[in-house]
Amino acid sequence: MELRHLTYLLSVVEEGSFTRAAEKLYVSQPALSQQIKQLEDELGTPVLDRAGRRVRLNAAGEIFVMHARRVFQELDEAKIALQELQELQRGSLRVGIVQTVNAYLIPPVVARFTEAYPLIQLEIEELAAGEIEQALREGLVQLGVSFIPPTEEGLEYEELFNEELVLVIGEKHAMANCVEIEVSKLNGFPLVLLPKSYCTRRLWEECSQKAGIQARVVVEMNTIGAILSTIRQTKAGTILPRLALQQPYSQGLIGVQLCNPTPRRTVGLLWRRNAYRCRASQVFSQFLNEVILP
Amino acid sequence: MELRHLTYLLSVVEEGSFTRAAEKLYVSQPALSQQIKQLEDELGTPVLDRAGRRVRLNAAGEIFVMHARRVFQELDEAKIALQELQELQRGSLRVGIVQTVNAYLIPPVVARFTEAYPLIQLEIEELAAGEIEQALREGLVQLGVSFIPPTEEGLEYEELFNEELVLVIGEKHAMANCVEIEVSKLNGFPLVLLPKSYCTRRLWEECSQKAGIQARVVVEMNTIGAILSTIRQTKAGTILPRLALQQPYSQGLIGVQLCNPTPRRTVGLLWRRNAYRCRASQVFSQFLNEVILP
DNA sequence: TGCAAGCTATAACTTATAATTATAATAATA
DNA sequence: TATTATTATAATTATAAGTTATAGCTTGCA
Repeated sequence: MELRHLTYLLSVVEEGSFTRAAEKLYVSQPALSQQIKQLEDELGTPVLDRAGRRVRLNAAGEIFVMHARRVFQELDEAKIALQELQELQRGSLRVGIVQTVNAYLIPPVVARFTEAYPLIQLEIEELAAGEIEQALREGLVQLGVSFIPPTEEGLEYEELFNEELVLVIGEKHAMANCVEIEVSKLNGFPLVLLPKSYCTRRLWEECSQKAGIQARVVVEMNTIGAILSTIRQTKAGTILPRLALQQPYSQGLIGVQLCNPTPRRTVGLLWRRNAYRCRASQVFSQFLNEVILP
Repeated sequence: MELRHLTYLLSVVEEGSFTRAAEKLYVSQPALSQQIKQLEDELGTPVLDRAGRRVRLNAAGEIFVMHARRVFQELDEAKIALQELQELQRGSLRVGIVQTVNAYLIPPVVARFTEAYPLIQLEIEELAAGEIEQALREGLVQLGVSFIPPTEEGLEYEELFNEELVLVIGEKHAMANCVEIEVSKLNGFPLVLLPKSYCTRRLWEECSQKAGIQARVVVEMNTIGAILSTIRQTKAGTILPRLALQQPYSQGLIGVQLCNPTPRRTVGLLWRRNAYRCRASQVFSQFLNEVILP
């Protein structure tokens, strides 16, 4: 049985005639007769009474047609639902984002998105870069905002922006007036840093190694807010992307540019290779780009 | 879109692989790929994420598959309903029956039928012969029990039995001892008869005309019970099929055979030509035959 | 009652399309 | 990096839907 059989039957019922139904369906009358016969053979019972001038449903036909109509109703509903999904009237989007970006770039994007598409279930997960890549591969998130290039295989990405890491210290710190400072000068400097599982931390490690120094890590903390609060109350500093200073917690703190080398990182969008990028994720990406490049 | 597309999609989803789904469907893998592609083209969106080793539904796919499953559920229900109809577990049967037959032959048939198939909605309508033929043509009843051959066109029939009309009189009537009586002897005989719209009455009119006599119709009554009660209390007689005397009302009455000519009538089953004779009507016919020919 | 018109079914044939085979392209695994 | 597993594509074959011609019934009208 195929939908064609149901379509044809409904048309015959509606027209009360094979000939007229065939005209409406733009097929020949014998084609229609054959298909109806096939249907009746498969159902094991006639569904139409061919009473000369008028063709009408018999008892079995009445029952079958009722269900056939529901079949098409169901398919119509499916098409409407897909349409709505296309128009972002439903569906969900899960995005994995690294802490530093999440803290100061994502709120305005989320605000715009939820206002524009209130019916989309948006889920933002703050994850470490490695967790994001893992979540993408497992399909736990559809989109990642993390550092590029990714370390794992099977992911595609697109650059969002490139930023430098700066030394963050209290504005009354002895070094607060420096325009820039060489990394090599930070040997033994007390730092409050993110754990080594964080990309930002690893970038710093790489950078300090290049400069041939060893900073003194007084404490590791895993949230930026906590680190900044600590810096504000001690002589220690921290290494963070400059944009972290846009946070509300950053009052009373300043960033000093590092050089020789200047640690930099590139943030981008990530997704699983070959995964269908749903409209919701496309729109989210677009909003993010608009916030970055005003 | 055809049901084939839905079947294939559901199979791919279930197996999580084109290759395995194709094996289960007994088609080649490329055939499957092509059909899924057709479906996606028609829906205007991909429904599957081909992520290398594993194939899975995307958001649009989840929605569509839900509806596709309901489509097959609907068709399953349709098949079950038709099955039940075939097995007389549901459905209805409307039968039009002439008074004389209804009065003494139908009750046992109805009893057997309703006991055997309690879920069938059986409707017995007592109608005049002409009304039965009309109701058959209009599809108001599926089966008729009436006199054959029918007067209207477009009806088919099958003989049930042939019976003679007799003169019914009280057992203490002067003529009660006659074995038979010639119609010509009934000139001026007082009779209580059915109205002229009834076939039995018309048969008698034809018969008396042939014999060249004119009976005296003292009163017309349209129910057999009333006629018999009247006969029991008067010197009048009536003309009815012999089987009418099997009724409970017939105590104290006897039937005298008529001859020259002997009025006879044939009772049969009637249905609309080319109409599908549903199982319920076939079973009803069978029961009726069994009651007549024990 | 017979004839003409209208409608559906059947048969033979044609066309469209689904399925197959062969093979390329791609991703996962060793 | 080679190999295996998996899906996509291209060309061909097979199937089945469609078409044309026509027969067989009904029905309506002369």
